[in-house]
Amino acid sequence: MHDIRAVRADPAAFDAALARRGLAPAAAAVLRHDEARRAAQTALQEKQARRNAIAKEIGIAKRQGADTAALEAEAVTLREEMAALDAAAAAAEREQAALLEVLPNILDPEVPEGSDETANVVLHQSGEPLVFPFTPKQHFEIGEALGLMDFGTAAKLAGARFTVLKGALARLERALGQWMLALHTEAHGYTEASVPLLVNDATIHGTGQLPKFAEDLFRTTDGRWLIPTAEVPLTNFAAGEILPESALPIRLTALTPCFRSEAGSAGRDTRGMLRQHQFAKVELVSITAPEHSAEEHERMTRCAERVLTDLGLTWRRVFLCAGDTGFSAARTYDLEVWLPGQGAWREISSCSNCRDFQARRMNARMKPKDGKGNVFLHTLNGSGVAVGRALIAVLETYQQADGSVRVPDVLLPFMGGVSRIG
RNA sequence: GGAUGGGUGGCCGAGCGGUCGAAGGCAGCGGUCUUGAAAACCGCCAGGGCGCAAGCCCUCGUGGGUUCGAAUCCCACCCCAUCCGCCA
Repeated sequence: MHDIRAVRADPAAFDAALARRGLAPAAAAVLRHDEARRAAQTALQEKQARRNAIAKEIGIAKRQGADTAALEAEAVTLREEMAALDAAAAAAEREQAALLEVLPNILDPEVPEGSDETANVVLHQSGEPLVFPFTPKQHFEIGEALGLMDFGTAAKLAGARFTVLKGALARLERALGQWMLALHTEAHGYTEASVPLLVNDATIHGTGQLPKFAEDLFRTTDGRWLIPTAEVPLTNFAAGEILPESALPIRLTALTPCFRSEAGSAGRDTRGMLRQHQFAKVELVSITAPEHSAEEHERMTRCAERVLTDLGLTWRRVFLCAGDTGFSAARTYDLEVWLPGQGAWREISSCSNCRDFQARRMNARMKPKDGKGNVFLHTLNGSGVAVGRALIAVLETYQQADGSVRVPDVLLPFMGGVSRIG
């Protein structure tokens, strides 16, 4: 959500920011409602002031036994006038909020220009694509050949875009999640959390999925939402709170299933388990003072990169361009992993600094150490990393000529003695 | 699902329909005192909107209603606690 005062102060800058995302100007429409709201509100407040004065006078007059009929008559008239003004102010406010809540965050000035992923900028690459002495297979070929990855059964149980893992592959998925959690809690200072996977309207609105992206989500019959990422519950820990600055930064991590409807992605990545309705992910969330979010963003991204490096994967950091940066983010780094079987770089993590955009939506503030007044917090989220896609990357990277898969060293303590699958 | 009791400022906790945005306490901030700290004492201390300012307005879970006037009365809903039922 945007600060209406910022729009008021510099409408042209606001529209220019929207233009970077390829969006039409909106400041004029927003300000039209803002002005209508303020006009109605000012008029309303004058009536309210008069109403309060009359009520006070009546109170005094009654105590003295004086006649109050004239005052009461004026108050009744006022009440009718106020009702109309109140309705006008409320309507203007609703319309302004409706416009504002579907506008994305203002981008960091450093975000590269561009309308789609072709304009993203590779900042750093770790390792080179592996050269295989054989033709590397894709993950689903490996998994199905091992008899440990079963799309047929998953389709029977639930439909397309689900996967059944068995035996050592199920264990490998679990090991990946466990190991990542251990790394972030023990080496990176994050606090592990176990959170609701079903959340209410306010919570999912707070992080920005509602109202604009409802079609990407699953909704329960009692009106709750399945989380598309643990970012939603974790970030909302701060919702409605006024945190002392001394409590910051708050660093939270959770391993959860994520549920996405994948509406609009029909036909994309239909083979294998790259794009699923349900997948496991270790999420990182940081809640910081405004002046520290930029450095926290770099730190968080390094925490995610550490996962890929320690797994021995080939990866690169990509600075998302204006058109590819998500709704709530001011600045996003994607981590892409090299998939030898597919012969492509694929997103495995996305680390975003949302600044105060989500905090405004969820009214999350902090009380500064020194100064007066409360300020909105900054929120950041990043995958640390997507477990399902990490599994894919491990399978394709560690596959052997005989169809077996070696287990990365860091996972050995979590694999119950299994060092080779197949 | 049924029954009961509750939702008031950062926290705890008062609040006969009218000078209540709200007593008191705790925490916090500033000061006096002290070599320093503690204690004691004094003062300040909710959030938001409009305004250059003075100031005005809104907010006592949310939304309606009654009233000249609602934290206080009525209705609905939400949430929390406890007990019962059911259940992993």
